[in-house]
Amino acid sequence: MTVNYTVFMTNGLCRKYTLTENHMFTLIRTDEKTRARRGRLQTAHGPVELPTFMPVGTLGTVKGVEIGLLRETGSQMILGNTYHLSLRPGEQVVRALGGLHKFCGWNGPILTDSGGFQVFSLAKIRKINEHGAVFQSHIDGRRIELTPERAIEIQETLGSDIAMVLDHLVALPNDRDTIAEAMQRTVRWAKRCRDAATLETQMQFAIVQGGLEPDLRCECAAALAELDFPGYAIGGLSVGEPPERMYEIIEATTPAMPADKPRYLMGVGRPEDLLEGIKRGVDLFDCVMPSRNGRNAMAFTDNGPLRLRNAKYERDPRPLEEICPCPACRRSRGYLRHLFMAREMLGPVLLTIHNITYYQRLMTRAREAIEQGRYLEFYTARMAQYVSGGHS
RNA sequence: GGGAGAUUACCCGAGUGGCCAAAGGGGGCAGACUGUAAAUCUGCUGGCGAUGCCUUCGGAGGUUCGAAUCCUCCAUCUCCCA
Repeated sequence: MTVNYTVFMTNGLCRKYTLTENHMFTLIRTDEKTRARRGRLQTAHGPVELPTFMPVGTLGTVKGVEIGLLRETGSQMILGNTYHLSLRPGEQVVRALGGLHKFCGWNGPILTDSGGFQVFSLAKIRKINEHGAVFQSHIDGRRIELTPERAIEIQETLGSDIAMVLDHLVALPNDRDTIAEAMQRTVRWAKRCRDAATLETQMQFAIVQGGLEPDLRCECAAALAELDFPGYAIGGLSVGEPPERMYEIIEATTPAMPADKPRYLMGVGRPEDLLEGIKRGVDLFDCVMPSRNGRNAMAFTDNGPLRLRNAKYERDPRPLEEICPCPACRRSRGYLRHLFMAREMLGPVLLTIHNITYYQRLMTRAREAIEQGRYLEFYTARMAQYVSGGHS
């Protein structure tokens, strides 16, 4: 089903769009001093208020967090992974159990990553060519082929709301020819993904590559824009380059991405990275950081991260944050430290919940700030406190 | 009362003449983690004015160029025989 709708731009102009009902992106407000955007994305499983952060649930679970508790963190949309779920339990098993939403108990929107990042991160056990990538399964060593068409087939079988196209990342820094080649292949693969689509309830996001080369980034964004995807991502960043370089690339890339489509910065990042991204016009983020670092005893707060295994928290009676409503913050830092020192599983669980709650509170405050036209002030105050408050 | 064996750093434990400030594990301390092969990984863990010096292997003394390692005595613990 398709619908016509109108977006009222903050500059007073109107633009009309025709998209399927589940693919609507609405710009609610655009910040005047920065490129921050307050938007809304309609998916087959409900709306997503933007900007937002998506916790990573690679295998159909955000590790350690029961889905009801995950909902209480304020998360709107979560991630799943093509490569991992196709290996185990297999996408047909997921479908037989009612699709990814029913399978994992999350009835909100789900975005699935294409496996493009695994093509990169599992480089030692895969080979890649124009046709696609061939993996040696990290589980049993058997041969797995992942092509653009196969990536979409898996994601459609899983039944996610947003499917990512298969892309080609390269390590950074890298030479320009290698980056350009991977970028061009990413565009060709994006077209193959689009052409392979059969599921109306699923929208595809294309991924902008181009390493740390601003012109290649823009070239890629423009080429993908012609293919008219419902959303666009910036990929291949936060792979070891300094944060400033990443910001520069975001800065250079977002203007080349369609303003009337959601923009997703893949795999990013720390709280300050999210604020930097929003400032430059990014709408969606995902990152393992709140969950993985939470499992590893790091708690994110407005005053910067706390390493809870540190001895200074042994007798600290304070909660991680006074104003945080999460279950971890109903206990003392000393207790949480004890859980980690004793290797109790509740420690990683509670800190994961806290960190995701923190990220979502940050996003909620960012959305409010944009709505009220004071994002720059919010950004400035937050960044200052991350730096100055790092010793609580 | 007699016999055998033990005692090593915060804990357990290897080492039986120089390559030993002493393996390994635990514990502890610190750091890392950015589209999750990660409830993981990496350092450090006697002291110091530190490419070296000082003090340490139950205690005291001895043998030796040199001792955690060999000898003597003492202390403590374990097992066996009365």
